[in-house]
Amino acid sequence: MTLDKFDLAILAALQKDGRASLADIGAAVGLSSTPCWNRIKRMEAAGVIRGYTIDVDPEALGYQDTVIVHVTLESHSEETLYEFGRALAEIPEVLEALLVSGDYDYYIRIAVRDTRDYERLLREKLYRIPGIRHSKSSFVLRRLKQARLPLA
Amino acid sequence: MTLDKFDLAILAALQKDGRASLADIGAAVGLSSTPCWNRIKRMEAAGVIRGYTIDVDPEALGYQDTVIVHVTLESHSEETLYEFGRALAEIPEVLEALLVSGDYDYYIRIAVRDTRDYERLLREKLYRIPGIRHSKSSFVLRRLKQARLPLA
DNA sequence: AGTGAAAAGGCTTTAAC
DNA sequence: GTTAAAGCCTTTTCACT
Repeated sequence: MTLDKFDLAILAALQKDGRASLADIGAAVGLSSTPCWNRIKRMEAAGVIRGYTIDVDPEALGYQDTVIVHVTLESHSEETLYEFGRALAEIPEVLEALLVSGDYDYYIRIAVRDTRDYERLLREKLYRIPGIRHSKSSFVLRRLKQARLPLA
Repeated sequence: MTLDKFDLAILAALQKDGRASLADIGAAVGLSSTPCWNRIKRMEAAGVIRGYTIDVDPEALGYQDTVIVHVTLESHSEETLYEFGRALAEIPEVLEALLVSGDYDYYIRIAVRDTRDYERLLREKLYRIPGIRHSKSSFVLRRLKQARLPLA
C-alpha cells in the first residue's frame, strides 16, 4: 500500500490525538472530512493503522523502574530460541522481548515497581525459565527520548 | 492518585480500544457511562491517561528494521550525558534513548528502512555527535513480545 | 479524488434520584 | 452510582464538481 502526504498527515494527526474527529483531522491536513474518512478506513483495512489506544503513565500504576535484561541462551537451536520467547510472553511484567544479533540473544524490557520487585521477578519468574546461560541487567536511569515513528 | 479496580478496568478497555464510547466502556467494566466519564476525566487530569493515539505499522511506512545501539561516552559529567541525549532527541529516526546503568551509558533504539539506511544514519547522524567513546549495534531479528503495562 | 451538505444516529454531558 | 433526557457533534452517505 502506498501512502501519500495526506495519508501521512492523517496518521500524524491521529498519533497526536487518537480521538480527533474527522472534522479536526480534515482541518489539520487540509482536506474535508469525506476523503479523510475514506483514507482512514483504507489504512485501517490495510493494517497501516493497527489500532487505537491510550498512553498510560507507568508511574501512576506504581511501576517506577524499567530494567533491560540481556540474555544469552545455552542452545541456539530455533526450537530453544522461540521456546524462550514463548515463556517470556507469559510474564506480564515483560513488556518487550527482542531476539537480536550480536553478543546476546535476547533483549528484554521489564516494568518493575522497585528494586525489591525486580529481585522477586528475576528469582521467581525469569530465572525459572530453563536454558539461560548468562544474563545481565541494566536499570533505566532516565528516558531522554521517547518518540513515535517519523512520518515524513 | 489511587486507582481502584474500576479505574484499571477502564484503562484496560481504553488500551484495547482508545476510541471506545462511554457506553462500550461502561458495559466492559460493569458501570454506567456517567461514573466512567467522571473517572476518565479524573485520570486525564491527573496524568494517568497521558493521551490517545494510534498504533502504526512501521513496515507500512517503510521501516523494516530496528537497531539497538549501545553507547559509552568519553566523559560522564552530567553536562556531557544530557547534552548527548539532547543531540539524539533531534534525530527523528531515534525512537528511544535510555540512559542506563551498567557497561554502557546509553541504549538507543532506531528505526531504519534497511541496512543501507542504517549505515547512512550511523555515518551522517549518530557518529557526528561528539563524545562517543565506543558503540555497538544489534539488529532486532524478531520481536517475540510487545505488551502494554499490566493493569492488575 | 475532493467538496459540501444533509440525515441519522450515537455520543457526551447535565440533572434528578 | 443509576437512570433518563437534551442537544450537540459525529459519522456516514449522497449528489455534484
